[in-house]
Amino acid sequence: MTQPKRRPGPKRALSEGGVLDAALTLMDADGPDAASIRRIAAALGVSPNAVYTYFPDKSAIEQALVERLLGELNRAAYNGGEWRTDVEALALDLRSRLTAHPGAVPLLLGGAMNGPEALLLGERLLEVLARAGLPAEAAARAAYLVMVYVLGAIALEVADVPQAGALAPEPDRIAARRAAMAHVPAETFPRTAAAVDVMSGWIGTEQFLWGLRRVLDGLTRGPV
Amino acid sequence: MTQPKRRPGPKRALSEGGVLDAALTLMDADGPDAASIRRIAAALGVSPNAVYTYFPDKSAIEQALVERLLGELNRAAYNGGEWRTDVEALALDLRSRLTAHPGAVPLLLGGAMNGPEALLLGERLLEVLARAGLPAEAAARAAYLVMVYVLGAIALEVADVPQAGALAPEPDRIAARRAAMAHVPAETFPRTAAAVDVMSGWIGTEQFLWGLRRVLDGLTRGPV
DNA sequence: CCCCATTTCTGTACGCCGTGCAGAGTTATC
DNA sequence: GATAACTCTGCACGGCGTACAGAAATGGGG
Repeated sequence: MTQPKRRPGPKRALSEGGVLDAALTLMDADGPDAASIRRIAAALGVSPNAVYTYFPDKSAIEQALVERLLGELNRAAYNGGEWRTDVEALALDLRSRLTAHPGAVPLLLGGAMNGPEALLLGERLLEVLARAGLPAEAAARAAYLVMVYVLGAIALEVADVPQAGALAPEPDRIAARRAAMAHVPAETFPRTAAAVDVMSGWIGTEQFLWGLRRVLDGLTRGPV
Repeated sequence: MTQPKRRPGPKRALSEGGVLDAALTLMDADGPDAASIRRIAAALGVSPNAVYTYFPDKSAIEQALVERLLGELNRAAYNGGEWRTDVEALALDLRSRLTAHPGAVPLLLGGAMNGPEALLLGERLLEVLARAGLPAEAAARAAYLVMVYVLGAIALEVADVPQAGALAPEPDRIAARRAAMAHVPAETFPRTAAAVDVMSGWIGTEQFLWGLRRVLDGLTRGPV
């Protein structure tokens, strides 16, 4: 029950968590670039440099933000049943948390996957995959592969959000995608044009799960 | 043999391609942020706004840069043999071109995958996968899946380059990764710590290919 | 109880960034 | 040769991250 270890100086007007809250809110509302230090400070009613009391620089804010999102994911329960359904649940959970905050995705892929929560996520994934009966080396490689797929799918899914914060509802996004693809010239891209109808499921939960299941199939049914 | 259609006005001191060359050079030397309009102009010996004669804004430069890289990939020959080796060759080619210019990877994932060269790449991938004997719908989904894997793997691989331009040689990167992972506490992350040795192959060509083959296995050997 | 070291926040300033705008110089066409 | 089109320059604006110096607030040691 250690006290917060008060040291001299005036009471803090902000908190690390409050800064992250403000950053996330701004990002969700006006895109990733809206989470600037100056705007965060303005939203909190302090001068820009007050933020530097809580984080040494902007990259520390980004790192902490990613860690918070991954931490929430890691704290969420997963049932511990069949390993495939556990992997799917974990992947779907990560996906829904990241698509809820599209601005955070570039941070994840930009190298912020090194904190303790990222390690813990990998550990959890390893635990689940261990139950698939894979040899140790294959399990480690498999965890990385699953991570690559999940993050790649989310990144591509989030990539073509105009620049606003939150993603549109899934049916709207599918319709927009289909409309965008409707104009591909069939003479130069015959196969792509022919696939437009099929692609209605792209960038949707269904395609995400389909791909994940193919990956898991490849892990268990492939040679060696 | 249509002339370049000279219109009134002084001779152009630059060219679109020259701007892209300068941007790529700067990016490779000093990281993605070095490719600023002002620095590009300085490298070319013109005033910053001269660049706006050739591209309407910075995002157009980024888009054109991605299109150039994908165009070179699309112009490269692939043998047209067994479909698996063709997919692998295409993936390895894309990977080597992107790791040669790590700064371009965030642009790709940031939504610049909509140009004609990106479409053509998808078309080529569809053509190769058609030879795998997949039904049309599965082939379309599979092309997207392969793209997700390849881009995700490259993104994660490039993510932890400090911030310099070019990637270090592969053995150095593997050693650095291993050194970084050597300090994970075994009591909190037992499986991760135990996997450190195995992970020497991560972020390497071998792991990239291993993952790709598992994906291809999942496409052909999975149920339905 | 009071001083002082410590911490928090403010204000100013610097060097970047992308880019809008006005203008000067160059060139092909009539 | 006049004119219209085009290229490039210079200046300016607002925004960014953040270094630096200083004022106000606070708790602990004498």
